[in-house]
Amino acid sequence: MTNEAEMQSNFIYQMILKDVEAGKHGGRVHTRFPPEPNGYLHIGHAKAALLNYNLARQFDGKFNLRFDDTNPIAEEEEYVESIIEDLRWLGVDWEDRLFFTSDYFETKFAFAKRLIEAGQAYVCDLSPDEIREYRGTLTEPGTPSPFRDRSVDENLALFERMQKGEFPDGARVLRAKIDMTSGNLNLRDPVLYRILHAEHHRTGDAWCIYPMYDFDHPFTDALEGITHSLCSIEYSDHRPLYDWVVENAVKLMPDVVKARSEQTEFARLNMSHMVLSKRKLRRLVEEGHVSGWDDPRMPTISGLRRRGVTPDAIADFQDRVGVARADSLVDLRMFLFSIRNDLEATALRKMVVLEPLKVVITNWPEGEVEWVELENIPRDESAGMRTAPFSGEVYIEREDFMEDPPKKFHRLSPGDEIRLKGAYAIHCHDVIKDDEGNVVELHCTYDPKTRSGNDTSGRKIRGVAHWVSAPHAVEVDVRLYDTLFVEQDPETVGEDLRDVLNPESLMTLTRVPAEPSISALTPGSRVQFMRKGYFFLDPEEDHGDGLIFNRIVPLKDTWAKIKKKQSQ
RNA sequence: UGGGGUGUGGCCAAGCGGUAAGGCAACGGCCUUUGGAGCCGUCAUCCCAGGUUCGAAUCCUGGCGCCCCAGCCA
Repeated sequence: MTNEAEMQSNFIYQMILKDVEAGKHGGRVHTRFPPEPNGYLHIGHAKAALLNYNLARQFDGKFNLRFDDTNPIAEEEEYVESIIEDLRWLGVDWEDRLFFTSDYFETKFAFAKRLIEAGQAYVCDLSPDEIREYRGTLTEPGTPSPFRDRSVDENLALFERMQKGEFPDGARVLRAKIDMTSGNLNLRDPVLYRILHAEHHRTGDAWCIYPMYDFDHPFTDALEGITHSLCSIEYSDHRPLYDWVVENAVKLMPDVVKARSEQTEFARLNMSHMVLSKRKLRRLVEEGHVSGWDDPRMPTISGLRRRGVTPDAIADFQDRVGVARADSLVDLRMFLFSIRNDLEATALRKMVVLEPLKVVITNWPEGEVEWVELENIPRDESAGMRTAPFSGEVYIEREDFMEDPPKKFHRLSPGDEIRLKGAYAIHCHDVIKDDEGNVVELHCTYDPKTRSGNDTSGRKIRGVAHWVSAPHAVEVDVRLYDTLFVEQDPETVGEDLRDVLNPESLMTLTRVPAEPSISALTPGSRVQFMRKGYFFLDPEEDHGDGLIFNRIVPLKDTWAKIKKKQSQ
C-alpha cells in the first residue's frame, strides 16, 4: 500500500533527499527513535517510530533505538521492556543499535566541564523559584543570575562537588550562559544539569546529577552520528539551543562527535475520538475506566495489538496520513479503513449469530443434516473451502427479521423469503411470540430448488443472511468494542473524562452460536464474522471452556445508513 | 512588533510562478449468494485584502485565525 510517490512527497523526505544529493553528512542518513521509558507507546509514537525507521531504510541509512532516560524519577525498566516489545511488533528494526542515553553519562559530564572551561556554562545557586523569577516572562526579558560571572575554577570546583554528591537536590544547577534577554525563553541560560539523588534504572546510584533533555539530546545525537533528528513541533523553540549544544560539541569534543546533527520538527498525530496525552491515558487506567494499558479500547500499541489490529494496518494508516507541520485531527474512520482494508484480503470468513433468533424449518426432513460448502475468503481460491452443517433448526440475526418491514428491507418478514448463505432460501410462514408479544421463533419452509450453487427455482432472491445450525452451534463469547469517547475531540473537552466517555464502549455477548469450524481457530486468529465485522481470537485471555473474540472493527453497514435516512 | 509555528474541499494531504494530485468520508449508480468487497461517477479555485506578473495556492505588503513556549519533565 505504500506508494512511492506518496512517501516522497513529505517534506522531510524531500529535505533528506536534498541533503544526500548535496553530500551533507557525507551522504549518510542516520535517524533514531528516542522514547522516554516512562509510559506505554501509543499510535502517535508509532508514527514517529515508523517515520524515522522508514526514512533510514529509504535512504539506505541506519536507525537507532535510544531510550531517553535522563530523569530517574520518572523512568522504569518495565517501560523499557514494553516499548521494545511494541516496536518489535510494529516491525521496527534497530539491528544491534539499542542505546540508552544514560550509556554516555560519563562523556556528557566531560562535555559539561569543557563548556565550563570555555566560559559557556556556570553553576548557579538560585533556587527553582528564583530561577523562574529571574527568567522573566513571555514579554519581559530575564535578568542575569548573580552567579553568572563566577570564575571557571570556581564553576569547575562546584560542578565537581555537585557530581560527588556534596549538595542536596535542588541546591545548585549547571546552566548554559547564553542570553537572558532572548525572546526565546529556552535561551535564557537553560539548566543543563540538576542534582537528583535518585536511583536510576540503569546506572543505579552512580550519579546524583543528571543532564537535562536540552543538553543531553543534541549531544547524544551528535555522539551517535545521528544526521537527522526528528521530533515534534513543540520542540521548534528548542532548535536554537539544540544547535548551540551541537556546535559546542563539535568545537569542544571533536574526538567523540560523529555528526553535526540537525533537528527537524513535524506535527504529532491526533485522532478523533481518542485521547493521546500520556497524562490522560494514565488517568483512564488509574480511574479504572479501562482494564489497563493494553485494554483493547486503548490507543496504545499494546491495546491495539490485543484488539487485533495488525502492524500492517498501522503502517498503512501512517502512510495515508502523511507527515506535515500543521496541527491536525485525523478522522478515526481513516484508521478504520486501513484496518478493514488489511483484513479484507486475509481474514477467514465465519458465520456467527450475535443476536440469535431461532428458525424452525418445518419441511426439513426430521433429523437430517446437510453439510454445505462455503468459501473461506471470497474470490480467493487459494484460501479454500469449508463446510458447515445445515439442519431443520437454525439461528439467524434478530435484526434480519422484521414483522412489519420498511421499504428496502431486503431481509426476512412474514410471507417473504431470504437466502441463507451457502444453503437454501427459506420462506417465513409463522411468527411465534411470547406472552409479551416478543418474537421468539419463526416457522419457515425451505425450498429444495434453491440450493446454493445449483438454484433451479428461477427466482431472484434479494436478501442473504448468515446463520448457524442450532444443534451444531459452538458457543463463543464476543466483546464488541466501540470508541472510548463520544466526543470527536475529547482532548479539548475539559478534565472530567466521565463527561465524554462512551458508556457503550464495551458490550459483552456471552454464549452466542457460531459455526463449528470456528473451534479450529488458533489463538491470535483474525476472522470476519460475515456481515458483522472483523474479530480477533484474543490470545491473552484465558479461554477456559470457550472462545473469546474481540471485535477489531465492524463492517460497514449500509442498511444502518438507509434506516437512519428513512427515520429522518 | 516577546519568540516560534501554521492556515489548500467535511477530515488528512500533494503542490516549490504556468493555470488545484491522491486518500478517507459523503453522495449517486453498477455489480454482488457478505446491504461487506469491487467498479463507475459527483464533490475546492487555495484564511482575507491589496500588490508584482502575460500568468500566483505558489512571490511581495498588510491584516485575521489557530497552535506552542515562562519544569531543576521529555
